Amino acid sequence: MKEFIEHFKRLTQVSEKLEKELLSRVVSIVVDKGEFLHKADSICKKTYWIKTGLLRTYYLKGGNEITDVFASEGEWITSTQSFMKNEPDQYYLQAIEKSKAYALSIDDLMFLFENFHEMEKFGRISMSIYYIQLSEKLESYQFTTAKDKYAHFCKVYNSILHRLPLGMVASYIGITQETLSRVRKEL
Amino acid sequence: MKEFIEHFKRLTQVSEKLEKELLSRVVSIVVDKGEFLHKADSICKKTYWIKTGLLRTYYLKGGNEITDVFASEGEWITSTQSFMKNEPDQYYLQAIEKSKAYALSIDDLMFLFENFHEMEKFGRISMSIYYIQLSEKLESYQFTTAKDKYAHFCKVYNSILHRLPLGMVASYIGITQETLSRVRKEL
DNA sequence: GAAATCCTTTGATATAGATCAAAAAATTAA
DNA sequence: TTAATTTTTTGATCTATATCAAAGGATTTC
Repeated sequence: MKEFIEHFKRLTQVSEKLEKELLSRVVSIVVDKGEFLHKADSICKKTYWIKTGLLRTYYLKGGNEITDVFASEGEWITSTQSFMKNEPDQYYLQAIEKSKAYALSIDDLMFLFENFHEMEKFGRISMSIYYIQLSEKLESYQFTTAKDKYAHFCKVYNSILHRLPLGMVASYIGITQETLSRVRKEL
Repeated sequence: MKEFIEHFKRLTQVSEKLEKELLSRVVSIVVDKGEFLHKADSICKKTYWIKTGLLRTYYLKGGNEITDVFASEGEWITSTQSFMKNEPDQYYLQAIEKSKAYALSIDDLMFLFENFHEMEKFGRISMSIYYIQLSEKLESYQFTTAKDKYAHFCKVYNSILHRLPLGMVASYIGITQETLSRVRKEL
């Protein structure tokens, strides 16, 4: 619980009242490897803060799984489009490893945003950081080789690289597994 | 000025006090076609809300201009990375057409975030929308043909398509001008 | 600990789109 | 309006990476 509150404090002040409200609304969950926290065509009502483990979101294209997001210890993950728009989407949220997390519902999150300016600040700054990260990923895509894309990926995901199957990494950076296998051999 | 405040009201409440603060901090500017509001290797201190006209951001890669963002009437544009991190970046912010805009400095923006919960809410929701749009763009990239990328672009930028030079569109969607020219011929 | 399943590598071939070069069209400037 | 500049199109060629197919490793499961 402590690291959870600490993680908010890195971006904003956390009053005792907010801390109490946060802790009372959050629910501990456990998922086994391969299990799902959300599936396509349904509405994702929760966002998860990972205590231990590793998860990803992906969608299907032409029968292949395209990984969209990886998240590990200390990070948030949800099926973003569904969670934010309150609509079904085409994403799956799956545990890559057995994981423990805190779940927070969209309703509780909205309550906290409405009632705590500090929480709203946390939300704004978090979204800004995610936006910048995504635009850096996009930039690493445009007019670059498979090797460059992989190099950028390694820089960003260095700490969890060895825990990710090659096929998931390949689809995340937009190349085939075969190509990634050959790129790796060269390095 | 009215549309400017209206645009905030679409995402949040705007108290009279916030409205007054906003209007007193904002500065009207005009840029001619081709002129710059920010250049690489400098810090971008302002964000712009466009009254009329059309602007873009781009960066250089191998001597080519890669367009990153287009924005027109009623939209915000800035050199995002520099503005948010308060650091120099590699982007240019340029007018595609003669444009009129309101400029808001990062310091004023931060003042408004700190002092108005409603403004913080506006920031959070705006960033969420930008994030989702960017992830949709990225999705339209992964394992798709030049034709599919262009089709997605046309859907999103339908209203300003005819005002954008082909070369800028091509670099935005990550293909060469020659390829885009051939794709267009087919449609 | 053997069988089954899943993940990664290797090889051969095909292809979408890049690159290079130059002509044609459209804008802008004088 | 003509000249100059910029943008777009067209053609020929090349290449990185996809695709298809199959073998080799590694994990999981019972």
